[in-house]
Amino acid sequence: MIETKSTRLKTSKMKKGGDLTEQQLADLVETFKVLSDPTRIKIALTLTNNEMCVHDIAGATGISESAASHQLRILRSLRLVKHRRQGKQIFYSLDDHHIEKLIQVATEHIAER
Amino acid sequence: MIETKSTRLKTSKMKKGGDLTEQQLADLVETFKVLSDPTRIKIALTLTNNEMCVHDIAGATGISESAASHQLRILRSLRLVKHRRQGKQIFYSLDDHHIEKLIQVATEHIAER
DNA sequence: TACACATATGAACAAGTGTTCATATGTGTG
DNA sequence: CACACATATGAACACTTGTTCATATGTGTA
Repeated sequence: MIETKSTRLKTSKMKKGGDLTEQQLADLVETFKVLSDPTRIKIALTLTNNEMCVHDIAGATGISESAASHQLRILRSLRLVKHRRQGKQIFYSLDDHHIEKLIQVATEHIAER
Repeated sequence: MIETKSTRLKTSKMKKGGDLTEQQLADLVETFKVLSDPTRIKIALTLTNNEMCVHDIAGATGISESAASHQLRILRSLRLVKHRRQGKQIFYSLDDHHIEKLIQVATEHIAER
């Protein structure tokens, strides 16, 4: 279904969907998608100012270690968390201050409803 | 599978998943989930500093009017957009500056990769 | 090397999501 | 009222996603 040029809005005010490339849009979506899961938000909050191993992350967030590992893999692939090996354990911590900022702004948002 | 108290982390540094209520967590998830869809981000960007009717929103974002209406319903239910009737048309605009802020921070984030 | 601990991975399943198509509701005009 | 325009809604479908369970990989120690 092809839409012809609208006559309802002055062309001077026309603004294409944000002038983003498809790649930028996909990256934005991916970023928000990572945070749109309760387990991953819990992990992110848990890791705020903390460096923790998988076992403790699982315990603190109330999920299995397997589930934690799967989610940490996702967070790692998007560079939201970094890891450091110390002996048998692997310690995770936040790798991006934007994450805390995003959660903070969103928290402000939900508080104003 | 019940996890016993961990001995791997000093209890003084223990921090439960962010000290949020389940409701707050659910609201946070809902907020990010709304933005984790390319169509809705396009709509949000399109509506930044613009007030537009459904037909033009559909045109600017490249989706059908039905799809736009469905998504606007979602954005409306979460108070992200507000609407104003003028004759036969309904004009939508952003209802929350936090949305622009969230997109801005996320954009900064993806730029730093 | 053999073993236990710590984490990672793969397959499979249930639950959720966004679109399309058809239809309904609401609004102004003749 | 009848009609066209603008938007909304419901059902159905394909697609994605997060968990669990079982198994594999990696690491330190005896």
